[in-house]
Amino acid sequence: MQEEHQELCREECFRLDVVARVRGEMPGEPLQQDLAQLFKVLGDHTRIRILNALYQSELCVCDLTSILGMNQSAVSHQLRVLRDAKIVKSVKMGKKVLYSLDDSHVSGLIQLGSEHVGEGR
Amino acid sequence: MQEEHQELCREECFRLDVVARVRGEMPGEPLQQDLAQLFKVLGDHTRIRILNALYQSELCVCDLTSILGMNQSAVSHQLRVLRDAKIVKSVKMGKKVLYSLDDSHVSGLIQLGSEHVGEGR
DNA sequence: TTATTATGTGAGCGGGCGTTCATATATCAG
DNA sequence: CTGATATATGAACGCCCGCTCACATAATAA
Repeated sequence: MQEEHQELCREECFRLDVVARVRGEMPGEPLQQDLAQLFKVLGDHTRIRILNALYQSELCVCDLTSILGMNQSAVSHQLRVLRDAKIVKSVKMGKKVLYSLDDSHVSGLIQLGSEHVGEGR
Repeated sequence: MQEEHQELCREECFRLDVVARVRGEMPGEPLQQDLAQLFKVLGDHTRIRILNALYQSELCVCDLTSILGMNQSAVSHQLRVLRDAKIVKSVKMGKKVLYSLDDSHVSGLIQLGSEHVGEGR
């Protein structure tokens, strides 16, 4: 893409054929961008606590505010981020809005990630 | 914890018993901190590209520099972040250092995450 | 209607992080 | 030894983002 490739390997890297093959088999840029964005949204302490709470039960904003012990505005802001990323979904129930995990992939990611960090102890 | 709970639900939230149960069944703070940290490390475009490359094959820094088309210092910095987070591991081979995914959890997370973002299209 | 409760949102501040640049370390060749 | 190659790292700049504050919107009650 760019022309400043002086920094690149002096053409005698490890294995040029492997590099070419890997380049060809990499996912497309939009997918990688979306994947990074997904993990970025998951990569916040407050949002992880929200997801772990919703992992147990469907909850309204008020409940979450109480469980997390932080102000409601901050919770709403993070819920918006999670909703935009299709990680949680919401249903209106009168004055309340009930939140829950969007699909099984989300709980799967939390499960798998928890296993990984749980092993390092 | 704090005393400024004026912002909290006026004790007539959705279901106080549910809130109490969820509170009790939430993972401990250190685990949630580590989980958020894991996803935060995964949540960067450059690092996702590195992991997708290593998903295909064990590679040295030089190869990665070539595949990503960016300068070697940036790649090394990100590899350090990934190594510290136990997401990749490295082996010295003479002048080169070969990097690969640390364990099956990592590839599982990439797989599951890719499925999730792939569905939204 | 007005008052109260539940949630959403825009602005702005402050801290964290990814990149670049320069340099350091390490390994091999000669 | 000297020189070249491969990788690591510290400093600094700039940008992104999570929180707080203030206010807006929505829905129910009286």
